[in-house]
Parts: sequence; C-alpha cells; structure tokens
Amino acid sequence: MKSLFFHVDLDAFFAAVEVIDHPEYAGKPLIIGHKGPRSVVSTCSYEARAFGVHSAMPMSVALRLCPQAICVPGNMRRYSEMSRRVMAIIADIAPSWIQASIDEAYLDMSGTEKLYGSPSVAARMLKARVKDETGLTISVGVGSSRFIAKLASDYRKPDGLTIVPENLEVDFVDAVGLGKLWGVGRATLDRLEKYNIRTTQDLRSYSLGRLCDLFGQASGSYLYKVCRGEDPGIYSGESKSHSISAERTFFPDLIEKEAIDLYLLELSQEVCFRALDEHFVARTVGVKIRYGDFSTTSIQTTPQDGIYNSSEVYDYARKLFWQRYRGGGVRLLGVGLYQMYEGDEIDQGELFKDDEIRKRRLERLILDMGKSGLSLRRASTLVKDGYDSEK
DNA sequence: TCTGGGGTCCTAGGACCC
DNA sequence: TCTGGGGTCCTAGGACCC
Repeated sequence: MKSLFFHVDLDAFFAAVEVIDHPEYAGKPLIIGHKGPRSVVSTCSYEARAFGVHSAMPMSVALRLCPQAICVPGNMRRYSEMSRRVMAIIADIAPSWIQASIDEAYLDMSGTEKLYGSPSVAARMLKARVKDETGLTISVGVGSSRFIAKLASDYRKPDGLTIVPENLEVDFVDAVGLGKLWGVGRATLDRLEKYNIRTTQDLRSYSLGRLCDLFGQASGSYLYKVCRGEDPGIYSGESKSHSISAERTFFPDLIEKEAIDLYLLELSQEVCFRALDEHFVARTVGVKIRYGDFSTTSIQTTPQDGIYNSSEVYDYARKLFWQRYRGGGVRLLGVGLYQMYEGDEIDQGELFKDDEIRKRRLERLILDMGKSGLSLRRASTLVKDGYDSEK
C-alpha cells in the first residue's frame, strides 16, 4: 500500500482563539505574551507579522516594531480546550494519527482513498469541518512521508493546502530551501556555510560518509536524507525518555540566598506534583542556572537510592545549586526531573527509605484532594505543613 | 533587538566492568 | 610494563522545535 500522510497545523493558533473569544480583535495586530521587560512573543496574528513581529522575538522589540499591537498574556487552559476539539475531529477522520504539539498533528491516511476519495478531497473536508465546528483555520500538508507533509503544511499559510505528488519530493525540498527544512537551524546553517553548502543541491553533492565525518553519525545521515526528500524518521516511534522541568526568569536578577532557596522550593514542588499527576517516577534531578550575562550552566545527579518526593527533590536541588553557583545575579532558575519511567511506586527493596515513601504517599493523597477542587499551590502548601506537623 | 518556557535528541568524555 | 576492545551508564552542553 502506498503511504499517505497529512500534517495539520493550526494557523496562528493562540491568536486565532483570542479572536474567536474577542471578535473586536479581528483584523488587528495581536500579540500573545506578557509585557514584562524580559518576556518574548509567544504567538502573534498575521496582521502583527506584517510589521515583522514573530514568535520568540523579545517583547520590547515587538512593541517597538508595532506599538499599536494589542498585547494579551494568553490562556493555556482555553487553548488546550480548543486543541482537544480539533484533535477530536482529526480522530474522527484519520485511521491513525499522532498529536505532535498543542497545534499540530500527523495523520496517517494511507489506504483511505476508497473512503474519502483523493487526498485533496479528504484534506478539504478536514479543513471545512475544523472551520465549521471550531471557527479555526488550519493549513494542511500532504505527502508520502511525515517529513514531506510537515514541510508542505508550512509551504502555504494560513488556510493553506499543499499536496506534494509522489516522486516530486526532491523538487519540493529544493523549492522549500535549505534554511526552512525541519531540523536545520541557525547553527547547522552556519556550519554548512563553512563548506560552501548553501542550498539543498549543494548538500546533495556530499556523500553520506563525508557528511558523517563532518557532522557526526546522526546529523550526517539526517542531512543526507532530508536533502533527498527522504523522511529522517520524525515521529515514527514512541519517544524513549521523558522529562519534566520548570523554570523561571527573574527581573531583576536574584541575588539573595533566601529568595533563591524559596524559588528552588517552588520549582521543586511544581515538577514533583506534575510528575505525580502524570504517574512518572524520576531517577535524575537537575538544576539550571542562568546568570545575569546570560551564560547558562546545569548540574544533575542520579542518586543510587532513588528520588521519592518533593522535599527530597528540593534537598537535591539546593545541594546542586550551591555546589555549582559561581556567585552574582541569577537571571533564571530551573529544576528538572529526568530519566523518568511510568509508575507510582519505586521498585521495592529500599528498606531504609520508609519515611520518604510515606511522604510520597502523602503527596499523592494531597494531589488527589487537589483534583477535587483544591488548587495545586494550596495542595503543595498543605504538604509542606504536613511535613512540619510531622516533625 | 537582547534573548520565555517546555520539551527531545545528540555528542563527547570519563567511570567502570568484562 | 605505558597499555585492548567493547559495552553501559552518567554528566554537561548544545541544537532544535513549538
């Protein structure tokens, strides 16, 4: 059977949801993001893009380019709800699909021609249903692999539909251009430039062996494939590892020990409750520090005897921070849990950690209470109080 | 212009084991 | 004595994506 994939991308998603909820924003430059001195643009409407505003741009720059823009902080809960509605339509149409992020999905439509007709008919039906049922527009890319479909959905936006016919993948990749290939960013472009590789055609003149020598096994074979329109294997399997992290940027920089410890506590509790909620147990805990000069460092540890609860994570986080800290203002603090695997209880056999396991169960209990109406912040306060009263 | 927050994957070096 | 080869795990940093 011939492979057929769709990639669906919601157009300026957060901004589009805001326009649905606030019709008075329609047709105006709209920026989603906080107005703080160290914030960046999350998403923006096409009207704002006309001024040169784009995602990840410092907010200060964006507002200089487009002072009249409407600026709203965004509402993730609302966006998630709209995302679920779109994904439900996709689930109704596609025999097999993967959600890749809040605003995009890959659909395996192989063998659906008898059901829906040609790919273009199926894609138009999908676009119409999403528009009718949610008010949102999507761009759809169609191709013989996920990689080609992904490039295609980005080729014409918004409200686009791009179908890449079989055997024209190489021509399509040439039309897209080296700099817009998925997985080829600024750093790779700069490195390629050093070898006078500026186009996908240039890249094809290099052998697999040469690319692997220059860029390493993984990147070398990745580049070799994508410039030939071959799928490098995006979203083909389940991801192996899982991690949860939380970080905060401060203005002004943190300098006081007490403030640093307090934020480490807050971040530790945040990641622990999310891990508990998602039923994941972590083997590694890490801390990220970004200094006033934007230099960034991280330190992690994988304790032999496991990590059980948020107070343990906080203890490790503090230890790691003060071990690594070189002094000076702290612009960003992060706490992460890594090497996570599914499960609620750590493997038995830890005879000496009864106390820590008990605390974990207490946190689990508080979390379940929290789900029946308690806020996460309130629940974590209760856990802290619980520890104190135990002592 | 001055750089968020949440992720995944890769690399290279070192430790350790057989 | 100055020296292997393979494998796995851990750590720190970097690239990239949305």
